[in-house]
Amino acid sequence: MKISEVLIKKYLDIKRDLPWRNTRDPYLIWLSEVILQQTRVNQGLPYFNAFSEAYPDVRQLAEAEEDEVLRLWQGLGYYSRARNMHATAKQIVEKFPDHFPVTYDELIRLKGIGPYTAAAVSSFAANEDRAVVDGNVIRVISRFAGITEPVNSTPVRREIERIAAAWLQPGTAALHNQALMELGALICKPQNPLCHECPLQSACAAFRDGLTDRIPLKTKAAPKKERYLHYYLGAEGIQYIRKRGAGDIWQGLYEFPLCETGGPDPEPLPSFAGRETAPQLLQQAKHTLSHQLLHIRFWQTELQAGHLQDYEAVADSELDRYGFPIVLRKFSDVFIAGKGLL
DNA sequence: CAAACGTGGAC
DNA sequence: TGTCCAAGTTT
Repeated sequence: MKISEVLIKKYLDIKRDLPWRNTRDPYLIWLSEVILQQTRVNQGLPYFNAFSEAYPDVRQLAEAEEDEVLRLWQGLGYYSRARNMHATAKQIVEKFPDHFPVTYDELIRLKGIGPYTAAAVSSFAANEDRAVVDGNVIRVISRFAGITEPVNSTPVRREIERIAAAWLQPGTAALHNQALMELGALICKPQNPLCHECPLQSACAAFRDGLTDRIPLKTKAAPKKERYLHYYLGAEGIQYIRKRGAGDIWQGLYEFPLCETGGPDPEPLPSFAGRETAPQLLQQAKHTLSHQLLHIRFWQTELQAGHLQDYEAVADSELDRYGFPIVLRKFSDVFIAGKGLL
């Protein structure tokens, strides 16, 4: 039996019943793939349901306001996915008036669609012979082939793509790709893989050599850079709430006026300089992003903080953690929508 | 090509 | 509690 046959047989046995598997509508498949980029099924599922209900087809998504799309996306993270998805919906309606693009070559040109998503949509929706290579596939293949070098290098990456393409039997891509990824998600897991349930066990190099906990190897990330952000809260600061620009973290999100320093000591903001006594430290928090450790300090710019109560009233889990919003994100429809107080 | 992008679950 | 990491893409 070929590898692909073994994978598909196991898949039919263990597959989860997921809404985007009960359709061949390329729009819904694309929607699910964008939502699931770097996102677990359990986290993305409610968002898929919300989007497929709010926008049943690509035209309705294209006709929506971007603010409305972003509001539905609140809490999912990687917000550029939502902006790209919306822009791409508009582009598809314009350039493909009577059919959703389903070929790899058409899809790869669109915003927010890279090699993985183009292969996924073209294979799932049209059974095009494209082998998907995502985190699951990298893990399964690197273990199976016993690749002990770091997988995040171009040569190793190409080798994995070569093996993935070799495993694919023509005409089976839709099923085969799902099967391979489902194996990675449910059995060949990152930690504690269930090798005793794996149909590839007898031929797996990592299992044979006891290396499943060391493969795939990834070169470790750079140490986090420390940054100090001082936010000035208070009734007066509300009128200075601004949207963050490009080229740094939290792009497009909203925040209170701040200054960034090289260390724990704050500096007065020009807007407030000389206008009050020394700001009072309200609270400190730490926030980690990919390669940054943010030290965040909240300062009160004046004594009466009545307006802060208004913010707390619409607070979400981030307020629960830090006491104050760092950036105004999912708790604030008014700010995401760019209306209300702005 | 390295770095940036978000959040929540697992250990 | 801290680290890893999850159906990647963009710059």
